[in-house]
Amino acid sequence: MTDQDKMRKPARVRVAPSPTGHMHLATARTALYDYLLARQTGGKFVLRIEDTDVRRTVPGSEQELMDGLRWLGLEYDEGPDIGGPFGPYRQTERRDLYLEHANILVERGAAYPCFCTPERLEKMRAEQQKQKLPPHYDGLCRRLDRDEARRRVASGERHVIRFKMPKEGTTTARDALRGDIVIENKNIDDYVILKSDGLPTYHLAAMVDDHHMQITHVLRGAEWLSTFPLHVNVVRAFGWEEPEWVHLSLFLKPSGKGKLSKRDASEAIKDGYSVFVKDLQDLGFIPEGVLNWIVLMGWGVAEDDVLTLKDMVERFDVRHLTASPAAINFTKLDHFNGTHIRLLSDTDFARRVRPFFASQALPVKDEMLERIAPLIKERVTTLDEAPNLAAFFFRPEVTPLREELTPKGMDARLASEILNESITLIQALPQFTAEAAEPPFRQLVERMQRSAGEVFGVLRVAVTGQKVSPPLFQSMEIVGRETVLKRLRAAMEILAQDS
RNA sequence: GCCCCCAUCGUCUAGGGGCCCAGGACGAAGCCCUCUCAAGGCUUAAACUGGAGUUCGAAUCUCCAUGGGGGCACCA
Repeated sequence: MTDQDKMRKPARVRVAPSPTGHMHLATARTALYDYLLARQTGGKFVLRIEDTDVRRTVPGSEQELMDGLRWLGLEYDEGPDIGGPFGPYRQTERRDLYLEHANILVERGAAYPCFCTPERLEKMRAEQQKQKLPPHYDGLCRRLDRDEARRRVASGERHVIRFKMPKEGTTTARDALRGDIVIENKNIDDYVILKSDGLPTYHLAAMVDDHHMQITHVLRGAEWLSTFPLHVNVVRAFGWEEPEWVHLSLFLKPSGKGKLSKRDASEAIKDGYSVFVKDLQDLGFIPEGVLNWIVLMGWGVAEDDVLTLKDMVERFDVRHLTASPAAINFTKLDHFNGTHIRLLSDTDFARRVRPFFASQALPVKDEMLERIAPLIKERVTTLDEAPNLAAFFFRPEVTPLREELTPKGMDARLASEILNESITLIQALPQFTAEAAEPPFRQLVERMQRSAGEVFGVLRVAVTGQKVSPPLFQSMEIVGRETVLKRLRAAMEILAQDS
């Protein structure tokens, strides 16, 4: 961090999702960048719910948003459930404010009521398409006499409010990553800013709220770039100071072709991935991994790319964000998740995998979970893999397969002999620890003139019921002498049966 | 169709005129370690979209082309 950064004044930033479905990765990333900027400057991170499209609002999604942010560790300072000095933080609860502001614009001649019906607009657009013209509002009500318009509004006629874009000249809007964006005003439509249900559209609501909530930096997706000049015009029509605008790069589907769609979402989940935060949690990803993954999609560091939230706060710089779209790469998520799992303390790891054992109806004991933690920590990329690897620790008995006890180069007689010798050996051990058990077992391998892989392989299958497991001797120690003996004898019985 | 944005290894990226025959990470390949699987260590392959400028010098600046992406709702 440079001295200049340290002296930067506290930023007020907001993440402003719509409660219309599951919390998406892109929302998480915007929230993360917001959070980093706020923490870095000693500012505030605000959650605002943009629920002005009542029809699209999905019950429960607001809660999912809040839960998701907290799960990620992105605690917001102001929001609908915790309040704050600039509330309310749900747009439907601020409707009077928008109405008032729409009226200010109308009075200033910067906006006008429009009485056109949806049917007329649809016909108009169809006609324009046919003539290969840009589908824009034709300005019928823009030309209406103001007094007449006022009378019709007063009489209760159904209408919307449109923003009156200048027909001449250009608008220059400044994006922090792209510099000045210049567009000819005639290319911008007279957008509806207040709908006939009295609720605002994004174009009004977001501008009004960002101003009143004293937002200093607006971080949002690049899909807003095309209406950016409109927004700048709205802000200027009010005479307000503009925030710093930062349009974040879009996420592309893993192939890099096109942005993420609903169908990609269902494809991903089949492979054990998801673009939704809640799913990621259920799939066994940990917040540290997810955060590290998304923070680097749109931002880069020269080296040392394993970052904790604390590291990110220290090193983040909005001006170093990338403007180009990024294809999401789930393999990289695996990598970061595995890396951060290994960074967890045994106690922390045990606490976090617990639910995944519990959901498999395994009788987990916390004490044992913590002992096996170091053994499985480095063998999983997601928490949900842990039960597969370590269920044998908790099961009363395991069921080794005969063919796995006798892989190629091994017959039942030899396998039985190994098991039998092992039983004798284990019984003779003064202490049943990995340390004490390994040397005599190595001697056994030599005596039998087999390879360690062969001998330990048979034992592994007998003790764990698996061909792949954590290290044998440490596993046996945790399973315990009596249980190990019992399992070895059971394996011998399986071998004794005719195949 | 119109408008806007973007362009470095397969992917995410570092790079801001000479430090770059381009660095890191994921993934891939190989080797080492090794009781399985991992983890870890080492190594290798892999990119400046093209063309014109500007300049002593361009991955870096300008223009054009091409490619990719986004938008064109009383959705956000």
